[in-house]
Parts: sequence; structure tokens; C-alpha cells
Amino acid sequence: MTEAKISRREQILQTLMQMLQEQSLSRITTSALAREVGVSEAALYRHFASKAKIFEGLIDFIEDTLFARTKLIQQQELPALAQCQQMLTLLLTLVERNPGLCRLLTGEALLGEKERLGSRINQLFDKLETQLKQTLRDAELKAGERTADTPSTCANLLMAAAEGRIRQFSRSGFRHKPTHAWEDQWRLLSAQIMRP
Amino acid sequence: MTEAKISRREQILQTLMQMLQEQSLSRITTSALAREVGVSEAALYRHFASKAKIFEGLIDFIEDTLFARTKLIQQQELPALAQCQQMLTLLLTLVERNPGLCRLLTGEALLGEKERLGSRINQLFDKLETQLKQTLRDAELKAGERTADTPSTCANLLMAAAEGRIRQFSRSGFRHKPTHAWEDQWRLLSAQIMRP
DNA sequence: ATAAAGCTAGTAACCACTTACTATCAAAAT
DNA sequence: ATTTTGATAGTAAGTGGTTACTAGCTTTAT
Repeated sequence: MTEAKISRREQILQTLMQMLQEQSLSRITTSALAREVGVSEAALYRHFASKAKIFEGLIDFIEDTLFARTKLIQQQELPALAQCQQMLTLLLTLVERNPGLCRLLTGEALLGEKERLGSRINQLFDKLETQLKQTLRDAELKAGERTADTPSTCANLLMAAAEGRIRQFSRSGFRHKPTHAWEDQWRLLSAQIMRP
Repeated sequence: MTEAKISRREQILQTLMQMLQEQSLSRITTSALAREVGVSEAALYRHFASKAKIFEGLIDFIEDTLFARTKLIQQQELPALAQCQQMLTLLLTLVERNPGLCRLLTGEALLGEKERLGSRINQLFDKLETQLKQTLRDAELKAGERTADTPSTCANLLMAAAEGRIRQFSRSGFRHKPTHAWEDQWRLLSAQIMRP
């Protein structure tokens, strides 16, 4: 078998992601996760030190995926608004394709697990918001474009809109897709961000 | 004493609201709540049928407060945008003054408690979004004003922005106040909603 | 052979909720 | 006027069930 057999570790993470999507959140116990993976509970602990670490594994995945791609976006020499659009659309698309991750980003799945997890999510969003802000600022310095309000206020509004869409996706039971009508909404948002 | 002495029922709800604001969510157990109120655990069950019902009591409070006031706003004969602004500012202000409620609206506190609670929150936001949509539609019929996109898309964008701000408030540990810079952001949002 | 990965069978802690009983007070019956 | 009844609100001390995690032994792959 030359087939790329995914490691058990990855299998556990994928199963958790799927459970986050399907199960009512309270049902995600180490016991249920083990059953779903098809191993014993103790086997999970061969690969992760604690339940919280398994969740953190998923957060790592989001972070890696997201920021690897925002880096590429930033390297392209696109107009500031186009860059912002790509970054936000990236976030919404990632979440739409992996609803389970959504439950992490909204904080719903962190049912009082260690404070640390919530803090990581917080940092993640802050980092993304900072990148937006920086993109808008750069546009002012390089291209002489000006934002209608401070880059900080504009970037925050964009993030809020995206986070709101993510929460709506989650609370609707994943029916209200985050990218639905997003292009139209982006048009409304962006039209006012840059000064004429 | 003509002083209105609050009932134990109300005292429990207030204590829960405070705990939602202060405690890490996992710490909200019936035992901890009882201790905080200053009664025995069993006493809680004299006033509420279950733990979920206590949480639902708070949701009732939000709903009552919120929609009593949106009704008043709708009765005023203001321009559509002004009405929308008032409704959203009302929501953000309510949350800012009662951070505990925020944890309910973001779903973070509903740690897998009965499906019902999540559903109630969902309905609450949907109802508010519908009211915004209706306000925008009315403006088109009565005043001949036109929204730049469909009322539905516009209303959803406004709600997403508000929900995003609420989530940011919660995940920042209540440091990032939802009304901060909101006026500026509202200006950006609203400027593009109505067709010139 | 040995190290990685698995299993069975726990265990202590916790949690929502219950049971069985008591104190207080007001209305109703005598 | 006194007694009876009943409702309300409280308590101490559980109960049954669940959960994250572990110890100790076995299998499997290298």
C-alpha cells in the first residue's frame, strides 16, 4: 500500500470535526469520540495528552490553513479592497466547507474547556483583523488611497460582519450559508470603505 | 415597607446573569448558583423546574425587554434608516449593560443544554432581522425610498454586523465594547444601504 | 526484541436532580 | 379565640449517572 494512510492522530481530529458538525455539543465526550473513531477511550490518550489538546489540534489546523493563505494573498500586489475581500471570503469559505470548525470559532464548542482555547480563538480573530487593518493602512501609504474612516474602525467592521455571518451559519444549524449573498453584501460594505 | 422586595425567583435570575459575566462557563453548576444566591441547591428547584428553565428565564427577559422597545421604535414615524439604527443600537446597548446576557446570545453559555434554548436564541435574532427587513420594505412602499440591494440582504448585513460586535464583546472578556466606534461604523453601513 | 498502539476495567470527581423532613404564616373551621 | 389545614420556602443528605482520565496488560509492526 503506497496509499497515503492518514495517521490515527489526524483521524481523531477529522472525526472530532465531523462530530462538532453533527452532534449536539454536549454529546462530544471522550467516550463518544473514541466510539466514533473506532478505538477505545484510552487509545485517544496515546495521541493526545488531554481532551483540550484534541480541540487545540483543530484550532492549530484552522490557524495554519488560514494564515498560510492570507500570506499568499498579501504577497499578491492587489488593490487593498481586493485583498480584504479575498481574506474574508477565504474565512467564510473555510468555515462553510468545514462546519465543525465553525463551532470552535463561535466559541460554542468550548464548553468551559480550559480558558486557553477561548484565548486562542480570540488571538486568531485579532490577528486576522490586524492583517486587514494593515492592508488598509498600506494602501494609504503606497497607493495614496484613503479609507473613509480610520483603518482600525473599517477593519473591525469587516471582521464583525464576517463573524456575524459565521455565527448565523452556526446557530441556523448550518443552513444559512456564510457565502450566500456575501458578494452583494461585500459590495455594500466596500463601496463605503474607501474615500471617493 | 413599601419597597419592592425582589422575589427569590428574580434574585436567582440576577445571580445567574452575574455569574455568566464573571465565571468561566463550566463553573455554572446548580450547586455554584445556589451557593452564590445563598440558598440550598434544592431551593432552586422550588422556583424552577430545571436548570434549563432558569436559563430560559433569562432568555424571556431579553426577549421581553428587546421587543417591547422595538415596538415603540416602530411606532414612531421615523425614516427607515433611523429606525434601523435605533433597533441595532438598542441591542448593542442592552448587551453592553448586561454582559451576562451576551454569553447567552452568542450561544457560549448553552453548553449543550436542551436544544430548545439554542432555538429560542435563533428565533430571537430572526425576529429582529425580520423587523429590520420590514422597516426597509415599508420605506420603499411609503416613502418611495429604495434600498441599494434587496431589503433582505441589507437587513441581514446589518444583523451580521451587530452579531459580530456582540461576539467580539464576549470573546474579548467584555473589553471590546459593542457600542465603541459603532456610530462611525453605522455611518459606513447606512451610507450605502439606501439608493441615492 | 522492542517500541508503538491498543484493550479492559477501572476510579475519583462531579453534576443535575430528588427525597424526606421542617419552619413559617395565613386562611378556614370549630 | 383557638385549632386545623394547607401552601410556600427552606434544608441536609443523598442518588444515579456521567465524565475525563489512568493503570496494567496484550497485540502489532518494525
